[in-house]
Parts: sequence; C-alpha cells; structure tokens
Amino acid sequence: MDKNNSTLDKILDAGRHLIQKYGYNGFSYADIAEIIGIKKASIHYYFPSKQELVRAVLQRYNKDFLNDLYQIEQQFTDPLDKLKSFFLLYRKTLENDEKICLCSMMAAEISSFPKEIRTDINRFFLDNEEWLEKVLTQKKALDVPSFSDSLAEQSKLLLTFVQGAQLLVRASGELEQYDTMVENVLKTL
Amino acid sequence: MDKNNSTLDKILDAGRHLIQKYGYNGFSYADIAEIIGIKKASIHYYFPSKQELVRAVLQRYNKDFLNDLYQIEQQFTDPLDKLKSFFLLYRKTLENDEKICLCSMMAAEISSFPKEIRTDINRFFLDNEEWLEKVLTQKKALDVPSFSDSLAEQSKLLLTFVQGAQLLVRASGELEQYDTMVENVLKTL
DNA sequence: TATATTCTACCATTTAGTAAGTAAGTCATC
DNA sequence: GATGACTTACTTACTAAATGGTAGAATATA
Repeated sequence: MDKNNSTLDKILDAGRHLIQKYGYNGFSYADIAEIIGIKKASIHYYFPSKQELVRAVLQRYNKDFLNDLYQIEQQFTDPLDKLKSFFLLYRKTLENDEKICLCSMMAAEISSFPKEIRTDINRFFLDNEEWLEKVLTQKKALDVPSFSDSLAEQSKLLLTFVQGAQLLVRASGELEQYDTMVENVLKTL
Repeated sequence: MDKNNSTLDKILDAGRHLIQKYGYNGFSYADIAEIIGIKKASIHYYFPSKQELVRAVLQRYNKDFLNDLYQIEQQFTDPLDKLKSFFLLYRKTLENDEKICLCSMMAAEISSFPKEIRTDINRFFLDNEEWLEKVLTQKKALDVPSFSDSLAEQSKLLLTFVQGAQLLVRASGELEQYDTMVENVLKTL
C-alpha cells in the first residue's frame, strides 16, 4: 500500500484512509497516531493544524488520481476501455474497508471547510469531467453519431453517476450492484 | 419550517438540520441546545444517547420523505411530471444552507453506524427505487416502447444520479448545475 | 399531589494544540 | 578526527475547551 514509508507519508496515508472511511469530522490525531505507532504530537510536527493535514491529504489524492487517469489514457486506445477503467478505478476504493472517494466524502462535509479546501475539492470534480469529456470526444469520433448531446453535459452525468453509485453501494453494502449499474450506464451511451 | 413546535420536534428538526449540513460526526448536543435555546441535559431527557437521537431523526425523515413521494403520486397524473417533482424534492434540500439529503450524508458516514441504523439508511434508498420503478412503469405504459431496459435497473440509475448530483452541487456551490443535469437525465429516458 | 419537563452542576474522556526536552544526525571549523 | 553549533525527528507532559452522558434539584403542568 505505502510506496514511501517515511513518517510523513504514513501520516498522509493514514489520514486519507480515515477520511475516506469516517470523514473529516470522524477521525482524530490520536487515530492516526495509533495506526502508525507514533505519538500524536509528532503529527503536529508535520502538520500544525488538522486543516493543514487534510489539505495535504487532499492535494496528494488529487494528484495521484489525476495520474491514474493519465495512466489509463496511455494504456488503452479504445475509448470504451478507458471508460471501463475509469469505473474500475472508483470500484477499487469501494472494494475493501468501507471507503469511498476522498472527494465524495469531503463534498458531503463541505460545510466544515474553508474556501481554499472547497476549491481543491471542486477541482477534483472538474478534472474528472474534463477527462471524461476528452474520452467521450474520442468515442464520438469512432461511433456512428447517435444523438449529439453536449459531451460536457454527458461527462457530467457520468461523473454524477459514479459519485452516487458509491453512496448506494455503501448503503446496501453490496458491491456487486456497482458492476450492474456500470454496465447499465454504459449502455446509455 | 417547524410544523409542530414541541421541544421534541424542535430537537428532531435541529438534529436533522445539523446532520444534513455537517454530518453525524460534525455536530454535538451543545449545537442543538444552542439552536433551540435549551440546555443540553434536556436533550438527554428525550434521547439518552446520540445514536438514539440520530435514529429518531432518520426514521422521521424517511417517513416524511415517503409521504412527500405519496403526495407527488397523488398530485400528478403524467409520470414525467411525477419524475420532475421527484427531482424538485431533492432540489429543495439543496436550495438553502448547504444541505443534502439526510440519507446521502449518512450513507457517506456509514462506517460510524451500527447495523440497525444502516438498515434504516438502506431502506430509504430501496423505497426511492421502488417509487421510481412504479412511475417508470406508468411511463412505459404510455410511451412508444423505446428500449426495454429493466425498469428496476433504470430506477436505480435515476436514484444514483440524483444522489451524485447533490455532491457535485455541494462541491461547486452552483445550484443551477442541478437543473441542467436533471434536464439531461430526463432526456435519456 | 403527582408527573412531566427542564435546569444546575457535575463527570470522565477526548479533542486539537503547545511547550519543552531529547536523541541523533549534519556540518563547518579547529 | 574530534569539538561544538545547529537541525531534524520525535517524545513527554501538559493545556483549555468540547465531547457524550449522569444525578439530583427545581419548576411547570395536570
């Protein structure tokens, strides 16, 4: 799981994990300290305040996620394969330990955050939309032009779908639902 | 806002409001006490523990929501009007004060809850799906049969959509996006 | 009077955050 | 190559405030 095992990276990993599972208001410095076996004062050494910590977690998450999208872009040529990998990326988060996408969680808790953090959260969604639109454009170039809705709007719908699907899976606890839903949403394209 | 102004109802109202805005882990008894102008010990008189309180909030929310859906069912004959009202119901929550559907928030925080509460949350989503399927069935009876996907699956997609749309609106802070997205999703039917 | 409701005054624990210290490493200078 | 100045990484020990929760007194209300 941890690529780099420096204390700083361990803190960021544990923080991300806790937020994805319990939310920003659902974890404490003590939780992180216990997970990685240090004292909580040590966390303050790296991140004086909780908001600074969460911001670092968020920014690294966004960077990593964007990188994953870039990898998908490189790995596949067929736009449909790219879309499937996109949904698989979100699926991986759901697979173990009752987690959802960090930004889905933080979007739900948005009222707890100041402007700068909100901007970062929104940036994540915009990047997702942008990537999806690019892939849909590639797909349109190949397909028989069916109905030409705005691709920007269509990508927004796809993102909306994957965001909501996570909540439904969390509520039911049934991951298999996700696969069926993805299949169905791909049919609508 | 408050129909019944008994203390118990005020507590439930304030609790619901706080959860929808900050989440279960983001509010305290003290917050409720301050909102309605009583001491926090008085809240413990009605709800000895926080989980009992949140469970009461949840059950009342589900009941009220189901009632709203029933009202829509009665008020309109055209299935499309019913669907539009469904989305409008969710829109109302978003309109002021940075709130989302109680069960969307609690689904995100599901790891913080015991089994009984999880069941109630899931019940909400199942009821939504059931209602949507009923309306889609009515719609199918009227329409030229386009493509006959499973209506159960289609209603699940609609629910997924509205759940995710809330998160996007929260992240961007732009409520207008919601209307455009609803328009677009209705086109796909 | 009896009962329902609300209060004051607590409690133990947890919260984010701070201050001061310590051990180990870096590094220039003699 | 040893000495001392400084830095990095982390600890112990603390704080003030907030947390969920309780006991019992006071006050309404029936």
